[in-house]
Amino acid sequence: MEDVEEGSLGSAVSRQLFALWGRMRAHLDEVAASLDLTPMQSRALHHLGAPCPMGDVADRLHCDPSNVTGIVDRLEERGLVERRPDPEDRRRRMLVTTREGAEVREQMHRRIIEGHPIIQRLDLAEQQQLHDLLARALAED
Amino acid sequence: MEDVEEGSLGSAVSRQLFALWGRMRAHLDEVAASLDLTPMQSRALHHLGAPCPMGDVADRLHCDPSNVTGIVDRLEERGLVERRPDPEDRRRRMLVTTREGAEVREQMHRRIIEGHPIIQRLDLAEQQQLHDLLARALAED
DNA sequence: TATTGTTATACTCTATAACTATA
DNA sequence: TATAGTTATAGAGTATAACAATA
Repeated sequence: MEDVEEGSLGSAVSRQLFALWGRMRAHLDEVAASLDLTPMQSRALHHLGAPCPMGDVADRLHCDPSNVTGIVDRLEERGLVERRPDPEDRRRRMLVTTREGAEVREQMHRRIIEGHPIIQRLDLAEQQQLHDLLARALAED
Repeated sequence: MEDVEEGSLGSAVSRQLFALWGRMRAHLDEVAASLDLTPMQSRALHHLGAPCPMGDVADRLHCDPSNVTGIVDRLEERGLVERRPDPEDRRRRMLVTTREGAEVREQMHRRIIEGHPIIQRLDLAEQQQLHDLLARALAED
C-alpha cells in the first residue's frame, strides 16, 4: 500500500470514510427494503433489541421525539413492536419487540452480514485488523 | 486487542460498522446543518466537485432522478449551483458549482475532518493502517 | 415546575407514473 | 423508439411549537 503525505492523511481517510458511508447506506437501505421496512423503521427495530421508552429511541436515532411517534406507529401497525405502560412512571411507554419483530430483525442482521460490501472484500486477517482499529475508534471513554 | 472467535468475526465487524455508520451520519448531518444544508443537499454538493448532468447525481445519491430536480432546485435558489445547457445533447442540463457553492463545499470538508468522530481517535500510524484497509475494501475492480 | 409522549404544521425526501423535449 | 429531465402525487422523515398527562 502506498504512503500518503502526512498532512493530507486525515483528508484522504475522510474521503474514504465518506465513500464507505455511502456504500453502507445503499446496502442497509436495500436490506431494509427487502423486508418492507423504511430506513428509519429498520434502524428503530435494530435499536429495540432490548425494551426501552420512546425517548431512548429518539436519542439513538438522533431525531426529535415527535418523529418517533410516527415511526413506531407504523411498526406497531405491522405487529413488529408493542407499546406497553410503564408501572414505575405512567408518563412513559415501553417499546417491546414482538416475536415477529424479533424474527424480522434477525433476518435483517443476517442479510446485512451476508452481502456486506466491506466485509466481503477483506480476508480474515484483514477483518481482524479492522475490528481492532474500530474497537479503538469507537471506544466511548 | 482481544481476538474474536472466527465464526462471529464478521458479525462483530458488522455491528461495529453499523455503529460507525450511525456516528458518521450524526456528524455529517450536523456539519450540513451548520451550513444550512439538508443531508441530501450536502451530499449533492459533495458530488459536484466536477460538473455533471442531473442523472449522474441521481446515481451517486442512489435515488430516483425525479428527486434530484427538487434537491438541485433548492441549491440553485441559494446560488450554490447552476444548471447549464449542454450543446452536445440538448436534453441534458449540466450542473456546475458556483464560486459560493465551492466555498461552502470547502468549508463543509474542513468541518467534516476537524470534528471527525473516527479520525480524531486514531494516531497517525493507525490512520495509515485504516487508510490501507479501506483502500482494499473500497477497491472497484 | 419539569418531563414524557402526542398532535399540528410546514418543509424535505422518496418512488412511481405520466409528460416534454430532444436523440 | 429510447433517453434526460420535469411535473404530479402520495407516503414517509424532519424540526418546531403547543398540548395532555404525569411526576
